[in-house]
Amino acid sequence: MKLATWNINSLNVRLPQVLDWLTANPVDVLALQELKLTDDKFPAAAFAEAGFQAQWLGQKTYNGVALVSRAPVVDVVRNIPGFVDDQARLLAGTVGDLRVVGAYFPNGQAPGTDKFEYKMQWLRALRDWLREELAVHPQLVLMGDYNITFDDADVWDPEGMRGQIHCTDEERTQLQALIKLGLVDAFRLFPQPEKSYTWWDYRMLGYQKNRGMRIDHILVGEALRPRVKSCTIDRAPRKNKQPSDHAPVLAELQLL
DNA sequence: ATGCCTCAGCTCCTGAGA
Repeated sequence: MKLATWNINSLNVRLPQVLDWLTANPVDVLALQELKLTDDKFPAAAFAEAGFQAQWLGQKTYNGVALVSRAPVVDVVRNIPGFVDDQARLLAGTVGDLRVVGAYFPNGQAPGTDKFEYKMQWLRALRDWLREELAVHPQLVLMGDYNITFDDADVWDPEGMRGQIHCTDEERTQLQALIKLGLVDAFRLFPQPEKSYTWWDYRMLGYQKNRGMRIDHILVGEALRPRVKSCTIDRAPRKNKQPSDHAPVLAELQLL
């Protein structure tokens, strides 16, 4: 059972790359973020032709998430229940014996801004809902673009980024609050290359200089920890002509 | 330096991303 998450920064632009990537990487479930299209523009037929069905939550210009899956996704939840939100950021569904949550966490811009406050409120609402969700579905996977680094190892310039967005204590405390619910960072279950990142700034030759951050994560419920066989970042799509600024993250789970 | 890229949109500039 293979899972993946990828912020594709416009599905309109990146659909051919996503389809090519799925051919090269036959995953069972792919969570997508930043579709940047409305529901009526979602290319369901193209995915169907490739053998995938999908659930999606679109939005004009910004945000937008999808779960692309070989098997049907059922009991679908759109956005965080109980949290009034006009932004399309979360999609949950059951695939086989897994509860899969795909999410595009708010960026937050900078501490002290309204967007940062929204990020904190969203994170608290996510934690409260996940606590209940985990109680019902211990076999839960939360994957997506978190827009938060765990620690210095996730940042190319930890000193320069200290206290900056994606690296603040407030954000990291909220990320640890998710861990405390009984989730584990699948990537760190395994030895990994140093300076492993999932996002690089388009500007200043960020990718070429490997000036990046690890902000896309796959967290699994403790009940799933023994089943995680691998977790990797795939930098291959960066070789494409018009790459997303994010790389996909993959995890392989042992079938029961 | 608030830009350096990239994308969407009331599109030849602006807002947002991270």
